[in-house]
Amino acid sequence: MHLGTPEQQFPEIRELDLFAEMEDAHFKLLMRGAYLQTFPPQIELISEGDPSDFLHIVVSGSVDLFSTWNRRETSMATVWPVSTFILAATIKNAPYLMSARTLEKSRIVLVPSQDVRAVFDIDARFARAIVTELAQCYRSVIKNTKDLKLRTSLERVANYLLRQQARASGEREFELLTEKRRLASVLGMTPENLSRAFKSLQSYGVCVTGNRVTVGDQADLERFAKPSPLIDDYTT
Amino acid sequence: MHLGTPEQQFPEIRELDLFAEMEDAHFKLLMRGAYLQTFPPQIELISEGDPSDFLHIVVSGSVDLFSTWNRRETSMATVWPVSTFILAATIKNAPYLMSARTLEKSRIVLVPSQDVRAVFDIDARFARAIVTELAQCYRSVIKNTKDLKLRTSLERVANYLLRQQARASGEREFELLTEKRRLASVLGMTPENLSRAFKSLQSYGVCVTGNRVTVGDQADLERFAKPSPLIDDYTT
DNA sequence: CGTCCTTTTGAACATTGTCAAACACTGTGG
DNA sequence: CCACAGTGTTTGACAATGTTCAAAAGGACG
Repeated sequence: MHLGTPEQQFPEIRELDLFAEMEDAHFKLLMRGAYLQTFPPQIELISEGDPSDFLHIVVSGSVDLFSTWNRRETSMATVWPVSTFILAATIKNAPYLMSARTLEKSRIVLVPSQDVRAVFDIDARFARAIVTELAQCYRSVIKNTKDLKLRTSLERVANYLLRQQARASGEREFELLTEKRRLASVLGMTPENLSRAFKSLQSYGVCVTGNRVTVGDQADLERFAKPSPLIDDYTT
Repeated sequence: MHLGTPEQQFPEIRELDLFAEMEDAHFKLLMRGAYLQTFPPQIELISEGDPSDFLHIVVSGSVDLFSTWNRRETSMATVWPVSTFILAATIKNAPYLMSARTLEKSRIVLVPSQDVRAVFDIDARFARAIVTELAQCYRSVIKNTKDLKLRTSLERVANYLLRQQARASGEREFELLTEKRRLASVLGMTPENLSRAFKSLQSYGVCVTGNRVTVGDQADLERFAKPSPLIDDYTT
């Protein structure tokens, strides 16, 4: 079915922070039961509530993590290559709290959860890496909660644009890489409200047409958005 | 200043999930640099943005974790004995994302962060425990985010009451152990709105007078609240 | 060109927040 | 014991924010 092990096909997995420092033998052990699969867009990879059988690693494409309750749905996060998701459920051997679906054609490595737990116990460096990764995830969610609870939707949009701009090396002009409907959900608002928010931000020099965003006066936008490293910096 | 080491005074620390399985020598190492302090109510123990010098363990009393931005403030969580807080910042050696203040007179053990990191690297069981704890924290925050994004404030209040009722062994009548003003903040709403929410829930048989809550018809309340283990169960 | 889907727009509506005032509770000091 | 201050809670009127619904406009694609 597949040519060689995932590690042979995707050396970048080995380079992932999570695996970079671990011993070769242990990495091989992890990859022995792992397999790589290619999925078309809009495929639901996992459903919340399911038992966590595999740690997932996005090698290419992108994945939407979302949750539902009472006929409502919300996007929780987007996973880009190369990174993992549902690590916490794997560690705790508990049901997934979020569902995941491919946003585009994506290649994903699946590592049996029990292998992850087993290698964790025998490889201190892997253990260290897992803790660092988990702490990172935890802090990201905390920042997201602060964003949601302390800011209005307009402020969230403004700060989102500044973060995206930073990601685009600070360029005045850049692209939204997320469908607006989904972006609205990520930011905790409706598509209609997001559309109006973009329009409101015109008074701070922001221009959004299609996926193109232009930040006319960054200082002006920042005066309104008041970005904070303790909310908006996703690197620490 | 203090009689004996913290572990002698508070054997329950040793019993904490985080420390229970680790080797004696390593536990002693951790406690060597640790110290126990008693704080009066309303003392700010740490401020967001500060470097994370100590892992904190609440031995008695309770602690409010909160965040501020642009003159606004929100309560993120409450820490009850015996548990730790700001573990993620300690692990990552990164600035605190939340501030902490005592809600009442509280005794707190402070363990130097570098000791936690050092012992992590030499004690696999401690490492395992830290990962489990972190994964637990992560999942709790995810559940909280789902609560915030998928439910209205009235639904959040209803589910909060059901969780508190479960905590009180399912009794029809129980006490709120949180000041309403702070509870409102935890639930992401204003005190006024919380007050009105309690009134609205009367139509589902809920009666709140002072700190006393009576759930007249649990099934009825559940029909409205639609509690879900993937949001409301804080044990998995 | 037509179809499907997303985005935008407008108007009505619902929810939530703000502000000011009244009320209730607690503890203090006369 | 009471008066009183201080704090937290509740209430009502109002404003701001966000959602819903319907419809129009724009894009992507066969």
